[in-house]
Amino acid sequence: MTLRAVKPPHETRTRILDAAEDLFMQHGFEATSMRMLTAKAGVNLAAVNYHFGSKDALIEAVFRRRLDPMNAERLAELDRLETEANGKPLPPEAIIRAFIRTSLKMVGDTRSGGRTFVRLLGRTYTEPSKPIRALIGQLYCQTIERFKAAFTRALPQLPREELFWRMHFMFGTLSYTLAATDTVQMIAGTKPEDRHDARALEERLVGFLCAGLHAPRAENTSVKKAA
Amino acid sequence: MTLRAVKPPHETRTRILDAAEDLFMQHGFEATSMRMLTAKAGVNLAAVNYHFGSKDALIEAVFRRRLDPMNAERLAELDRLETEANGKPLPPEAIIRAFIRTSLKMVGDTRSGGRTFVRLLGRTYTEPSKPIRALIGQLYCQTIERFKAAFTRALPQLPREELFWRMHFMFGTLSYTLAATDTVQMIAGTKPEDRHDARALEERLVGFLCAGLHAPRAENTSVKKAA
DNA sequence: GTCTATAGACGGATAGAC
DNA sequence: GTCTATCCGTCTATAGAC
Repeated sequence: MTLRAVKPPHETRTRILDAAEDLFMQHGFEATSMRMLTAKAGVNLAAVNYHFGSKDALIEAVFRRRLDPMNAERLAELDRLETEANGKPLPPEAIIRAFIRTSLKMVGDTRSGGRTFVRLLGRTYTEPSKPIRALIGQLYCQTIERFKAAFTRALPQLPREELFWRMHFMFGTLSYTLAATDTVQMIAGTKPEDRHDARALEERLVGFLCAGLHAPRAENTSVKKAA
Repeated sequence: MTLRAVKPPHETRTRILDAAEDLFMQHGFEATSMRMLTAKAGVNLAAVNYHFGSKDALIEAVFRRRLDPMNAERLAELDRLETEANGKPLPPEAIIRAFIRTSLKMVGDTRSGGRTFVRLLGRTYTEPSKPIRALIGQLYCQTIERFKAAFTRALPQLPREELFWRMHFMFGTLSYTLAATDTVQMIAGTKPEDRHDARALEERLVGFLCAGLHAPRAENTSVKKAA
């Protein structure tokens, strides 16, 4: 599949990255062998090691190719909003949208594999492999810090600890929504085209996340009775 | 580790299940070999095949051992609440608590491995392997249907489609919260003991989820301008 | 029920011709 | 930069002694 009649020269790296993205998403990292991968890409078995050095290095390249631009876009959007706001804190909803829109735009991108990647990404947040989680953490930490700062200024009355938990919940909702495939159908029996409608999904998500972020605080968070 | 001086007879199965739970959580299914597993359990390499038949059958046994009682407890709690309510719809918050409390109780159970299992479970919702996702879906579908029905009666004014999406978001938040380990620290820098405090976590989660479930509906969910 | 030994397939990586 | 051939390790599963 996705085999071309004549392989475009100098695009071997790209072909490998595309095949890897797809197979990693379908089967996971461990279960995807170099033989599967190079066969799908239509390149030689030795090509991965020649171009990337190792399977692990290939995994890193797969994530960097998409994540670096995605995070750059998110940060640029946040900068733009803050410049516009002229020093005033941003509305939380705008911050949420700045973060999730980049992911959701890719959900609709079935052509160049963005949709595939974003599903892969969603599930990789909870990868068992420590090095892979570490890689993801490293690729994200700058962006997370900027959004943490933006939320902190937007919601100064919310205790920082509670805010961080709510950010955690929001990432969870997003990543699960991106990753889940069967479960959506299991719960919702939703028409497939609905899942691909980035615009509708954004409104559903923003509604849910904004409400969660603004949830009233319980008086006694940790203890219900007793001192 | 977890080696006993004298192996209790007839507990080989249990020892294997415990070791499997732990290693599957740490490394994933593919990356956990029978050799690792039997070494950790302190049993012979051939014991897994003798007692369970195959690695896949062992995976299924690991989930069944915990999930079947967990779901039974959830359904019993829902039954209890509905009997008490005497035909009236339940408050959504009570339904949410009935579902998540079973998971959260196990977060605090570091002794008998409940905490380990629940982390494994959280990440397995987005497993790449199709058979494993299918297994999880099968083990859950009854319970999901019952909770769907309870929510539908509790929120008759909410369009079913929107309700299903919000249930999906809620499962995502829960499963991610159970699964995530590093990310929590990355975002929150939270003290570890906080994560283990099931009571505090329940209040945080319930606040977030209830608010999300009750989010106001946007007038135009799918289209913002134009017809 | 438990063990050793091994079959038989497949994994990532590389050497060296072209 | 691409290919074939191959090394060598690990995998699951099983046969057969105890």
